[in-house]
Amino acid sequence: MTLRGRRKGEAVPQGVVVRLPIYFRYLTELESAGVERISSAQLGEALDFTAAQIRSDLSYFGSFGQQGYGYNVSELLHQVKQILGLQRVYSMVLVGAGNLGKAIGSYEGFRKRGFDIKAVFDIDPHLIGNHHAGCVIRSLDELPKYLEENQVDIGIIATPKEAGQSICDLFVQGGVPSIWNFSPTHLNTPDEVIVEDMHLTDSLLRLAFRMNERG
Amino acid sequence: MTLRGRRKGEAVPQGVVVRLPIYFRYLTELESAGVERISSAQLGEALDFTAAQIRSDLSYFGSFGQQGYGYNVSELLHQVKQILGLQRVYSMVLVGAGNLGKAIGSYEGFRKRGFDIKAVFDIDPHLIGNHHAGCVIRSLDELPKYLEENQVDIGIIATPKEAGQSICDLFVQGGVPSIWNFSPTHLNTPDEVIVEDMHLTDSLLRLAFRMNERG
DNA sequence: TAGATTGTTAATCGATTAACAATC
DNA sequence: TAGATTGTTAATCGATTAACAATC
Repeated sequence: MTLRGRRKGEAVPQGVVVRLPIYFRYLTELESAGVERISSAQLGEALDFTAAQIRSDLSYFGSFGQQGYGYNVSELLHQVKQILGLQRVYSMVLVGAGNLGKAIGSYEGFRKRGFDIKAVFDIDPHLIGNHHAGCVIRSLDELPKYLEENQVDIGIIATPKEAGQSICDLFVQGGVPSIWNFSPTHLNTPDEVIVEDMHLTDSLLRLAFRMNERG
Repeated sequence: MTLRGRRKGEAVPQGVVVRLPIYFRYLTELESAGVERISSAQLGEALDFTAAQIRSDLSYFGSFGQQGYGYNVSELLHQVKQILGLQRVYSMVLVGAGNLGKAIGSYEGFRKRGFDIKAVFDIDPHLIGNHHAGCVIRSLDELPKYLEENQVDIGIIATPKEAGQSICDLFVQGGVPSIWNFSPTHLNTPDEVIVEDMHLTDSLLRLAFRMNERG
């Protein structure tokens, strides 16, 4: 057992962070399908990574395999869940109940994995009072008070870009440690706040670029 | 003028592809705000990159700045648009008219930038015939015929994971060169097909991991 | 046991950065 | 002109891969 990244206090490389959820997703599929064991070579084949990369990624966190055998799917899935922090539940607050906010709020997959939307806020008076994702939509004015009274792990921003930074500031002032940002703007935050961007248009532009790069 | 990547036929590094849309987005904001010039140092400051990285990224495609001055915002924005391929229009087809499909279809930003949803398909008989994103929702059965008769640049998959690969196969068989995949599964495609994944849950899991990495 | 496959090392590959001549 | 800032090079840094001893 080495725990490279952890023991040495080194940051886990960005590439590893990107691949861990991919491993999690595929291992979940394998377990559902009743597959018991898998080798790094098979995992790599299925997910278009090299076997060495997968073994190297996993070895940042421990030794989960067995020579001559490979990995037990359930055991490895359990470990990856622990690594990702899925043994606990996360409370989330959603700001923005437009089309995208509605889609995020109504996706059952998040709740299933322990990510719970506890409250929904919007600035539009026509939406306030409506029910959504099992929550009443509240006025944005109430957000600061809500953050004072409730512990929130993740703030979700699903607003137009104009509102992104100001909602972000409200979250930061309210002590929310992490922000999941769907608003198409770069957020300025203190270093200790974790921001994960989900920029749909950026993704589409990468696709366009890659189409032109070849053709 | 050097055109490093292009002239040498080298692939543009992944990091550059990720940053180009970020530059585009911020330059668009600057232009709207009436800003005329900007230096690589200022761009870096605003977007949390080093100035050297920004100059290095741009130099893959040409020399767009001026010593002692920096970059003209409008001129650089124009160049970045060209680089990304935004001088043309892209025709898209959307499969999946659930909550996420609806959000994608009703986002005006895509159309504004030349990404046009031409048709929407779903497998649910209750949805077929409804109007959405200015299109009638058609039966999935009609997709192959549609792809025979219409030139489609980008296929969007906004279905549950179970349907992802089969919709992908229909797109590939229909000659669609690029796929924008929101279904939470890894797609197997021939090498020449470009796939851009938009996995919401993966993004949320990265956020969870990073929260645990510190705390 | 023989075969298979891990975890890890060292080598390779690629991306980022610091520095600076060129020059507006 | 003097000051500022580019584009590019060389140095550094980090991530990936190939190879293999360890061992189930």
